[in-house]
Amino acid sequence: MKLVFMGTPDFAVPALEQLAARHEVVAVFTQPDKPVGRKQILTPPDVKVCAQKLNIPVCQPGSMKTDEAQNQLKSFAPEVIVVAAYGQILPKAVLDLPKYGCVNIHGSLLPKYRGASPIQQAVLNGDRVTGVTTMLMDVGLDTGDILLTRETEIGENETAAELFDRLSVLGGELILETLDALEQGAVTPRKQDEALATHTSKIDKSYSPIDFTQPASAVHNLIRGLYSWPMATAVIGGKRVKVHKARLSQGSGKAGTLLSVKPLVVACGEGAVELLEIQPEGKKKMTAAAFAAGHKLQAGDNLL
RNA sequence: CGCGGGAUAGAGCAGUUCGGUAGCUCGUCGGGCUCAUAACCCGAAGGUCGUUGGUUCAAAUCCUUCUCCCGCAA
Repeated sequence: MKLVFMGTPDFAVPALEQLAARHEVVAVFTQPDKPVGRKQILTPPDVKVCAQKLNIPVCQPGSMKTDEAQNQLKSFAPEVIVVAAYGQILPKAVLDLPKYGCVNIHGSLLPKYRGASPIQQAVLNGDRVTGVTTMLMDVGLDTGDILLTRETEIGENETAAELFDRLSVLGGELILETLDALEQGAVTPRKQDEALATHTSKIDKSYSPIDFTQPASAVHNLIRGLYSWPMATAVIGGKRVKVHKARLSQGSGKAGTLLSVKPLVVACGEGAVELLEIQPEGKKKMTAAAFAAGHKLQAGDNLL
């Protein structure tokens, strides 16, 4: 099919690659380059880099609401527009443009986890199963009719970043199936059950501080769900540290107490977690054992 | 010039204020103890103290040049 692809971060890249191999991707729309990092270097989105490698024309309008952007889109005459984590609300004029409409790839089993952070939320909530959904976009936020879904289990220690990678690949596979089915009229769009709908908002650093009075499972889910951004943080030995990796452990005690230093086990409101890899402010990531070797930590210290 | 932390043994850190023999915890290797061990005891190896130049009898430490790493902010 002749299509236009809209997407921005790495999550959308596998879908673009898959589509380019099987369909005619006439243009890629992505967000404008943004300054990033300490040096504020102007950096192109991952999707742009991929599109250029595939020799596909790239458009980076600041907004799809302008006539200019919409006329440009029209000139590509797409039969369908595939949208994956584009980062912009699409106006009705855009949604109505292609013959087959706009198909979105979403990182959850809709109607659960509509919105900005479906993948992280699934991990934060300790869900055992999630998936990807393709749907026909409408003017609402992830409220369009469902086309196809694919489920996957979430590993006990899987991080949001790992799940991201897996779902982006699944999404790439699912969008191919979806386009085939659309073309053959082999799929019937299903309305979402509003009663089951849940919404997720953007994740930010306010989620980061670990509350050790929570049950160990909640602490563990926070650490997994905020990896690799914005990361769960704690204060150990007077220093603020990011917690990269942890796992559930045995034992119990007053919340926030170090039950042991080797391994580094912290008591939670219920149960305990073992911290495996941490990163002090201004330092590189290190194993908990390495951190403990150079700091005077003692069992019984309290982190609260 | 956005703010800030950092570079010392394989890892993590102290030592820099006030210049004077290179230290700690862990790991590694050897030995011992033990039914046994990631436990314990004894011992050993391992560092041109990030780079350049300077001050000095003497620099990890003071002054100077540069490089690299990271946290925050965006």
